[in-house]
Amino acid sequence: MAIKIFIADDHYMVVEGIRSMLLQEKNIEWMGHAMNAASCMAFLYQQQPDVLLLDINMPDKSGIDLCKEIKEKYPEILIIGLSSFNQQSYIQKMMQNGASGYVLKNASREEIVSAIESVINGDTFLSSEASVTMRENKDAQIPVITRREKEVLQLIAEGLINKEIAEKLFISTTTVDTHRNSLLSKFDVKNTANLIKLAAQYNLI
Amino acid sequence: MAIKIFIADDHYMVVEGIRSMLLQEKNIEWMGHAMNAASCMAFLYQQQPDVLLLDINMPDKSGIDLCKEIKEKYPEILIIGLSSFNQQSYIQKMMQNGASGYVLKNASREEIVSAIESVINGDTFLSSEASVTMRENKDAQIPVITRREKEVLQLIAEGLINKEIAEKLFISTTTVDTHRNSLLSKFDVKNTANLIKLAAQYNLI
DNA sequence: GCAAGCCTCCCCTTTTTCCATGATTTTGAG
DNA sequence: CTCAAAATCATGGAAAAAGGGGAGGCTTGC
Repeated sequence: MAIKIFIADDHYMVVEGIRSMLLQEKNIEWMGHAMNAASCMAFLYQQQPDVLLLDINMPDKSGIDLCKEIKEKYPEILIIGLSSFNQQSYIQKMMQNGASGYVLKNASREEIVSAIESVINGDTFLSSEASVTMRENKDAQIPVITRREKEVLQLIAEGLINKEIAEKLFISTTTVDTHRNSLLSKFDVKNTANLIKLAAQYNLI
Repeated sequence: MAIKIFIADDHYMVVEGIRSMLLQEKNIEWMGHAMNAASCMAFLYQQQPDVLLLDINMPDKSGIDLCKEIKEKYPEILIIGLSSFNQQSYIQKMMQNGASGYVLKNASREEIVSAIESVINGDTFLSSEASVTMRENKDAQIPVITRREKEVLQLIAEGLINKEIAEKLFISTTTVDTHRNSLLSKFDVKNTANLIKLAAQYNLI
């Protein structure tokens, strides 16, 4: 029985590229594609593929969040993350949210096919480059920050000073200071500049 | 006579997607593709396409720099920028370096064909979304910063304080302070946090 | 119940940044 | 060469952040 594939990616040429690459594979059935999160969900409501190739960057929603939602509603669908970025934070989050694989958009035909076959067999597939990234950065985890810390972080990035943040969040400046210190500590950095740089890299702001 | 097309993009599925989309166009001749800047230049040394689709992000060199080089050596080649990002800074730099068009990777088949036809006719083609971005942000230019300011900016982002930066660059701390102030002023921000956030958005760090 | 984690608040000292102003030397493009 | 921009250095004061404490109330899960 053919493996049913669906793809969600807002880049039409990527969709077309993968379709073209998989066309010659006999045991793969192309179900179609969606260009945004909403229409992807709408499709899944009607029918479910075996494997879903899911882009990290969608216009209406991040693929990372979407991955989580889909896995909650349709746990049997195997998801392979798809992105241009060999960025450890994305890969990590994607896997945490239930993805079975991750391939970069510079993948070859063979790599895509392998990825699909691997996840179907219950294995996890990571693009060779992606897995190298994972190994390299395995001790550079994204810090776990709390809701409040994230709010403070974002306001710091906006250029607000402690007093302004305090007024905006209806808390004391000393509290803001506490959150700030714990952010510095969790990110293991010495000052705000370094904090914001890392936060930007992790796509937290 | 058919229009000769060559594409430089490290994402194989994008190459394959475009190839598949252009296959049915009779007046387009597919010359092939390169996956990095070096092999692209090597190909151009042998033969020249009429239109070159050039990715912004290449493993060995930025498409923006490559665009400039190619236009200097082969001014007759028409270049169309290609990227996933609808980011005004990229588009602007690409056009400044001699590109004739810019399309996003979510472009449809029709859009690609239009882009190619437009630049062949001597016109400039911008993806509708890209041109909207250009108009929206025309007054939100990326600040022009000097070599030294950029160095200081990057060291600030690393978390270094003025004294450390001064030692690293063999200048006085007051000089670092001056550069720092001019950065704040050029970016029109109030503090370092905001500066670093913008710098990250503009891909300066 | 109770521990753990989160959010809240306060104090103190030191360090660093922010801002204004002015001036000299170096560099680079025309 | 020449002029403008860039890079260099300085003074000094106000504001903000960093770093170190300590502490109470609040959910949440075991």
